[in-house]
This record gives sequence, C-alpha cells and structure tokens, in this order.
Amino acid sequence: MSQPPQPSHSLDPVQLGAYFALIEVAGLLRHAVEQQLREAGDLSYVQFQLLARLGHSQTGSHRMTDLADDVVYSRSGLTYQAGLLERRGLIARTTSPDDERGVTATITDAGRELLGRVMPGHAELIDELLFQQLPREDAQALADLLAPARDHMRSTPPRSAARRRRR
Amino acid sequence: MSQPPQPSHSLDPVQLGAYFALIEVAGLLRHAVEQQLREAGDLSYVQFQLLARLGHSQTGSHRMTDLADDVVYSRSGLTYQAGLLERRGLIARTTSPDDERGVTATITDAGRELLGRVMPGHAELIDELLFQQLPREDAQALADLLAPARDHMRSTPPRSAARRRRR
DNA sequence: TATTGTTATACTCTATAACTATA
DNA sequence: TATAGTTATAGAGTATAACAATA
Repeated sequence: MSQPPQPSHSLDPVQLGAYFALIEVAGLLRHAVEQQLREAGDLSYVQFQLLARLGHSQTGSHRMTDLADDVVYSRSGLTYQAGLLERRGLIARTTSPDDERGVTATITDAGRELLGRVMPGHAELIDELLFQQLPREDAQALADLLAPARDHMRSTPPRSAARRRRR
Repeated sequence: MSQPPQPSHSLDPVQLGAYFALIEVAGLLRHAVEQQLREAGDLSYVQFQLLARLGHSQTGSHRMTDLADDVVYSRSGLTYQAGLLERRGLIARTTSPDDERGVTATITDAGRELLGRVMPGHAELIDELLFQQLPREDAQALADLLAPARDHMRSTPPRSAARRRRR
C-alpha cells in the first residue's frame, strides 16, 4: 500500500471546533424547539418536519418514499410517524394515482391549521435563540456556508450506501 | 393588550433557510457519524461525547453534573450512559474528594485506547462530509458564526428554565 | 425480479418522580 | 432545607427483517 498515511484526513483545530460547534448549536436548538413544538401542538420534531414539507409543497402532497428520504432515515420510521399524524387527522394517505404501489400523503385542513398555530412560537424561539445573536447578513453567510455541505450529504455518500446495504 | 403583533419575531426567508440548513446538515452529519462510531467502537454519539470530554480534559475527570450540563440533558440520562461506559471499563466513577455527594468520572486507559481507535475514522468522515465542501477559511467563518449562538444558548434561556421547572 | 409500503418486534434512549446521602 | 446522584419506570422513537402488493 503506497497511500500516504492519512495526512489530509486529520482535522485541524479550527475544523474540529467548527464541527463541534455545529453539532452543539444544532443539538441545543433542536432540543429547545422540540419542547416548544410539544407544548404548542403536541408534535415531535419529525412530525413537524413532515407537516412543514407537505404544507410548503404546491399540492400539499408527497410520496412516502420522498418524505422518508427528506425527513426520516428509514421507511418504517416514516410509516410510524405518518400513522400518528393520520390518526390525528393532520394528514391523509391515499394510493398514488400513477403507481398503485405508492402512497401519497396529503396535509389536511386540520394539519394546516395546526401548522399555522405552531409556527409563530416556533419562529419566535428560533429568532430568540439563534438570530438575535446573528446579524442579518450573517444569517445569509451561514446559509451559504451550509448549502454545499447539505447538497453533498443529501446526494452522495452514506445514505445511498446505507440504502444499498439494506437490500 | 397593547404589544405590537409580533413584527420582529417572524423569520425572513433567509433566516428560515439558514435555520433549516443548520438542522438538516447537523442531522445528516450526526446520523452518518453515529453509524461510524457504532461500527468502529460500538459507541453511541453521547457516549463518544462523554469519552471525548473526559479525554480532552487535563485530568481526564469531570463531575457528573458538569457532564450532564455539557453533553446530556438530564441527570438520569447521564447516569444511564455512564453506567454503560463503566460496565465496559471505559470510565471509572469515584466519589469526589471535595464533596462527598459528588461523583467524579474518569476516563480509563481502555477508554483512551478506544477513543484513539475510533477517532481517525471519525475525523475522516467529518472531513469527507463537511470540510471537503468547505474551504479552510470557511471553516473558521462557520465556527465564528456559531460561537455566539452557542454561548447564548448554553447560558441563558431554555436549559436553566427547564431546570428550574424540574424542581 | 425489483420496488413500495406496512407490520412485527426488539432495542436504545430519554425523562419524571421517588429516594438516599451529604452539605 | 437544598443539592448530587441513582433507581425505577414508562414512553417515544428507530431500525431490521419478513411480508403483501404492484411494476
């Protein structure tokens, strides 16, 4: 084996610090937000994400597989969460018109209503915890810094690898 | 009630995008890292964090309460995780010398050894997923953007509030 | 034969409350 | 009386594998 030991793979202190800060900020933020969502609408964060995706889409609908890829990491996990949402009448599931195997989830009026009821407090909390500390132009900078990493992680390596392994 | 509606609390699209990107990047990153840690050392992320805190400290020790505040969100959660680590001989718990109520956790040689064994693959993964997409100076910028938010969330609002509520 | 989604199941993690011991 | 830590317990969430139905 003639590869160099692993000189490029070690993280320098700056990178390590950025990584830990990222994990910690997101963890604290998510923890706080989960409490708010639970209190305001009895929603877990995943359930909120599902409602938000559906609510923001043009049709209010998505296929289960797409939701699983976007929001959750396993299909059975999505089935579980979607079941909870459906039981509460916040989404509806119907077989997809174009593919009889597929299931299309659609947000209901009640779902939109709940989303609208939860969102203001949600935004307020995010604003308070994150953006009060961050000048507006820094929010843009943060988004720009994270976008390429997100795109890379969404597309390429570990998720598809895990998916392949699973079959 | 004469407060203004909530004009300053709504997030603009840039902020909303930054927030979602942050949550998503951290979530994907953490998910990938959790698999690596599980495979490389049969560690959960929290367990890794505990070992890392202890390993990076000068003495190799910390009080349980400090660890709970840093890494985990409830004391019983820490007791559980510390119990798992102790059972595997990766940490040791002793009553604190200065305060007989306290418990001091210390990383063992086996714990250091495992940390050392897990760390290269960990760094490699972070590098691949995050920093290959991020020029070095951007890593610094990211750390600088996140630091004030981290400090703010660590200190003030929801954790201490929750802690007070708990009593 | 491959893919979609669900189900059954087992497991990990987390939090609440009650409890013990020390300050 | 307050604090540190543990224990018991219960609940939520996740993943794996087996399965049914459609492509």
